[in-house]
Parts: sequence; structure tokens; C-alpha cells
Amino acid sequence: MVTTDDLPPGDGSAHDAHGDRRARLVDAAVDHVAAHGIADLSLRRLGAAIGVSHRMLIHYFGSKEQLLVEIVRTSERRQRDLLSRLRQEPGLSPADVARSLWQRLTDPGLAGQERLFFELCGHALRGRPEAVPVLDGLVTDWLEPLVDAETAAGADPVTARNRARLGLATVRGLLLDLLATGDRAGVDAAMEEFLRLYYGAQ
Amino acid sequence: MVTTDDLPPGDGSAHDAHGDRRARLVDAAVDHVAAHGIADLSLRRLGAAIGVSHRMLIHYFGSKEQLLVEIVRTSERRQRDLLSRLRQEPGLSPADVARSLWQRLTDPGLAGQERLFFELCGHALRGRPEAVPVLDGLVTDWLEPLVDAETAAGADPVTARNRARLGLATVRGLLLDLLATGDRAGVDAAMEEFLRLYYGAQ
DNA sequence: TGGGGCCTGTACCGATTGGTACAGTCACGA
DNA sequence: TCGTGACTGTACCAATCGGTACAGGCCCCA
Repeated sequence: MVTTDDLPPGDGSAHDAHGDRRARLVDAAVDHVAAHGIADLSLRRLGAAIGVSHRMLIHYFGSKEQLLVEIVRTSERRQRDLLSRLRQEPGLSPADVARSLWQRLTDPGLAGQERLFFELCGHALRGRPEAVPVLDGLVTDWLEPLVDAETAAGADPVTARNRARLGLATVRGLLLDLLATGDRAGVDAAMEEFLRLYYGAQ
Repeated sequence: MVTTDDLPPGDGSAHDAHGDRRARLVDAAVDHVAAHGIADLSLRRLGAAIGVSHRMLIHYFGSKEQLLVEIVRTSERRQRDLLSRLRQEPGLSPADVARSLWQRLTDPGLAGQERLFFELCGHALRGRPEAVPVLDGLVTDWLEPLVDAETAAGADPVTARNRARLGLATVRGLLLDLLATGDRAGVDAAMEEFLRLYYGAQ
């Protein structure tokens, strides 16, 4: 008997039960990857961790590569959600935006997600196809709201862009410092020093 | 016939031919890893790339894990050499130290080494044993000369440490930006903006 | 002219990988 | 009640992995 087994496992739309299960699987996969890393991920171990056989992962995603693509995409969407919550409060001063961004990013509950971010950067810089899309939005996606905040504060467009890029890089560098050293107090002090330089003495 | 095959392959001292060959192998391995990444390294492919059989890599290093340890150690030594050249010019102002550091780090010829640095950070943050030592010196090793430059410029110890930590993080963040976007002009402009904030208008 | 120790390549091993074949199960519509 | 089709577990496949056994090649000293 010939079936359509495994070839067209749905289009991924969210309105059918298939897409629901698929979405739940990829969510669980991102959680597992955020906790255990993506470098030496195997379908069998992932399946065992989230309660399905590796056969099911192939069934729903076609191949490991496509599953990795979806994992990266979902991880990016989580980061983007973090970002969108920033824009929804237009009354904030740039300093408040920066503090809010810093506080959200350094939430201990997000440490796994941030580690995954740096891990994906490493893979993307090597050209791993499923991680390369990370590089596209790495700077530009985050620059826009920061530039908006700077121009709203009165900076000219060129300076606003430079300052936004600088602020983003500093946050990322201090985040890497925090993940590597765990020295929360020292990193926070450096961040305060930055805010003093960036927005003037207060 | 019983031989001592593979069990004591020399102590790694550099004064014998064995150590020489070993050092040449690990140097070639670091070059290959800087160019092609360390994530999916296999002894067979590495051996084929540097002209030996994977059997030889096991012979000289005992196991893949020990070879990875040596690769990481050598890569760290190269970074340290970069750093030591900074200290040898004690007459530099902090701004000059920062510019010099930035120029050296962003040399296009070192892009592979810098990519390897971020890749190793990703692995180290996941607890991969051969990469974990990277985390130890990630901040502290680089902080010392920067703190020295700050105190020599008149900053009090606490502020000097915060400013040094901030400067290091900013350089790292902008370096990641540069590797991801390739936008040299944009990143350089952001760096200039940082130097303006950091050392005052000039 | 041997012969003992290193050096190195070939062939192999068990384990693990991504992916496939196949059959069994279950729900649902005729 | 039957059967069709989607879902899922088991068993398997070829490829690749790190690591080992073994033997031939080479050099050096007797």
C-alpha cells in the first residue's frame, strides 16, 4: 500500500491540529536547546528529552536541517518578542530604554536563551546554513528602535545611528562578560559607568 | 612483540624532535580550525587537511579531547601575544591603547582567529570541557593592562576597573558587529563615537 | 650485517548518527 | 461494520565517528 507518508507533513499553518503539534514540538525543542546547547544535538536525544521518538521529528520536520532552521527561527522570534515589548512604551527616555533592555536581557531566567544566542552567533559566523539568518538581524533589527529613541532625544541622524550601534555593542559585550564571569555586580557597575558616559552625569 | 606504542608520546617539551613535530601539528591544526571552525572537526578531515593520517593525531595527542585542549591553549596563546604587544609600549595614552587594540583586533587577517574566539565562547558557555578555560581569562586577562592604563591616566581604582571592563565589552561587542555585518565604516564610526564619550571631545 | 625501537599507513572495531521501510493502531466517515 | 488515511513505534540501513591492532619502513647502534 502506498501512502503519502512523511512527504507532505502539512504546511505549518497554525490552524490545524498538525501545526499545533508541530509548534509544540519546536517550542519544546527550543527549550531543550536553550538548556543543553545546539552544537551536539542529536534527533534521538532530543526526542527522548521531549517525549517522542526521533522518527516523529523526521516526520514533522522532514530532516534535521529543517528542524534546526525552525529552532533558530523560533529562538529569533523569542528575542524579537523581547524587543517588541521595548517599543510599546514610547514615553521612555533613552536612558530608561537602555536600563529596561539591560534588565530584561540579564534576567537569570533568560540565561539559557542568551547563551544560545552567542552559540548561534558562533555557528553563523562559520557559515552553518541554519544559523546564518541570525546574522542578518543581529544588528539591524535592534538598531531601529534604539535609533528612534536617540532621534527622539534630539540627536542628529548620523550621531543617532553611531550611538545606537555603540549602545547595542556595549550591551552585548557586557552580556558576554556576565555569562562568562557571573560577576553580576561588576558588570552592573560597568553598565552604570556606561550610562553615565552615554547620558551624562545625573 | 610488545612496544610502548602510543602510550608515552613524549612530554611535549620543545627541545626534542618529537615536540617539534607535535608543535608543528598543533599550529597547523589551529590554522585549520581558525579557517574552518571547531564545531564539526573530525580527526580524519583535519589529518587530511594538514597532511597526516588521523592515526598520527591520536599518536601525538592521545585522544581528540586532548588535541582540542591543545588547540584551545594555542589559540589562547596567540590572543595573549596580541595582548602582550600592547603592554610593551608604556608611553601610550589610554586613547592610544584603545585605538591600537581596536586596529590590531580588526585586522582582516585575524578575522578567522576572532571568529574562532566567539565560537569558543559559545562552546565554553555550554561547558564543553576543552573550551571552558577560555572563560577564565576572558575578562580578567584583558582587564589588567586596561586598568593599568586607566590608573596611569589618573582614574581612581574603582572607576578604573569599571571603565576598563566597559571598554573591553564595547570592543568585543563592536567586533562581533563587524564580523556579523562586515560594515567596517559603520563599526569604525561607532568606535569613534565611543572614544569621544570615553576620553572627551578632541 | 643484523636487530631493536620509533614512526606511520591500512585495516578494522563498536558506537552513534540521520534517515527509511514497514507494520501496527486509532479515529472517523460511509 | 468496514476501510481508508493519518499517526507513531520498531527495526533496520549506510555513513561516519574516535580509537586500536598490526605490520611494514626507517634509522641508528653494535
